[in-house]
Amino acid sequence: MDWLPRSMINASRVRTLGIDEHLFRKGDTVFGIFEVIKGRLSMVRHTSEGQKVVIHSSLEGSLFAEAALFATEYHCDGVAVEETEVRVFDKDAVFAAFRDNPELAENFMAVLARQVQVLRAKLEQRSIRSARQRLIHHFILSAEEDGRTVPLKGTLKDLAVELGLTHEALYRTLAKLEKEGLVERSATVVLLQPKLFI
Amino acid sequence: MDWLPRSMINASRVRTLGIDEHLFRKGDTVFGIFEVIKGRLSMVRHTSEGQKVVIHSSLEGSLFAEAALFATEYHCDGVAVEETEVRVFDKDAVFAAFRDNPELAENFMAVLARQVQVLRAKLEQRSIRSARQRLIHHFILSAEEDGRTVPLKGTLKDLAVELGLTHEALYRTLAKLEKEGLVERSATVVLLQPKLFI
DNA sequence: CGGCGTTTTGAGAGAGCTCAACATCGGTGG
DNA sequence: CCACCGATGTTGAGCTCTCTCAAAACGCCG
Repeated sequence: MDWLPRSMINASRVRTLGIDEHLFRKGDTVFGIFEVIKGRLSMVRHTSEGQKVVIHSSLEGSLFAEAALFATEYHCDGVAVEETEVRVFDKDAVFAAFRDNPELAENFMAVLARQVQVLRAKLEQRSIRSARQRLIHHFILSAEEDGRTVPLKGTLKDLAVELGLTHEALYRTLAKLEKEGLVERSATVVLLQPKLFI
Repeated sequence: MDWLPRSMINASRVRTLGIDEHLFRKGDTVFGIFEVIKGRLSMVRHTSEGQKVVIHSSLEGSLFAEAALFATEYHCDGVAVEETEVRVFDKDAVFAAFRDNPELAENFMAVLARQVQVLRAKLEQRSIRSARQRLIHHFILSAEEDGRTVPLKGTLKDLAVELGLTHEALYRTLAKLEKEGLVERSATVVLLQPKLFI
């Protein structure tokens, strides 16, 4: 959210939610959009019988319910899955800022466009069924400029989640690639070997 | 693209691409963004050894490379996978239009925000591994107001593709749900039965 | 009728998931 | 300093589920 002007951040407020606490409910008039600072929020719809269907589950640092800007009512529930902190941006204030400051509007567009890009890439990734191919795909796309070094941020478990694999599957696949000499590993980096690209 | 003013559409041009023909290449200066009218485009990156990695594959009717609006260079190749028709919107013209017409900018934001919403929902759906649960999830979310009727648009094969399943898996799963009395089917509609929601 | 695409069902194999045990490492407190 | 603990990392075995390949029924249209 580094693209936001100070003024907008100052005009926002932070709210803390306990587990299962609602940020908004279906049918509520849209009052704002959110940034998840800490914790996790879900968008949930309820069936007539009260069963929950999760539409979306947020990550820390992401925008939440930004599409609500262009609606009058929320059309699902926003619920905290864990203890969560959200920054609340007032809808009218956001729009006013956009009109005042076209550059801000462009920044927001850029953020959304980037999101779309990332999400589409992720979806493409998930369409690869084989753990091996999915991992290779990920490695190649997240390699640095040299095209061979992939920095490991966070734990392998986290990576497994990001890739939509169980951690066991990831460990095994990675070990196999290593044994076959397709990659080399250190604690912080994966080095892609030429063979991998053939 | 119904939110675009006539003037923008008139200012655009349509281009036809043959299979494997490039719309743009990595490093090219961004000249515009696109709407896929017919056919399919892919965003592709090449490894140092020349292997292709697909980042994204477009659907008909969708925007393509809209994130490029906020970059100076394309950072992957845009290639036609089939015989493809694209509408080309000049980058500068788009920006000029946004500045001239804040409402247009807002419309564009709304389109992007909606995209993000849809993509996130799809990603959530794909995170459900079981064909059965994925199908049920889809049914419940795409039910009409009554919460029980799901219209079937297109063939079941198409639905299978949308859900990321083979058509065989879809047929079988659907048949099973039907046999268990969880849904009823006609040619055009799936009726969700109360049992399904328990 | 004949051909094409969708729908359906069958059998088999492979891949990833689940459950389980164990190693490793870093931190914490006695 | 060591014992303990929790989380990550690792490997094993079995199972389930979906994919793949195959074949056939069905419906539609020329």
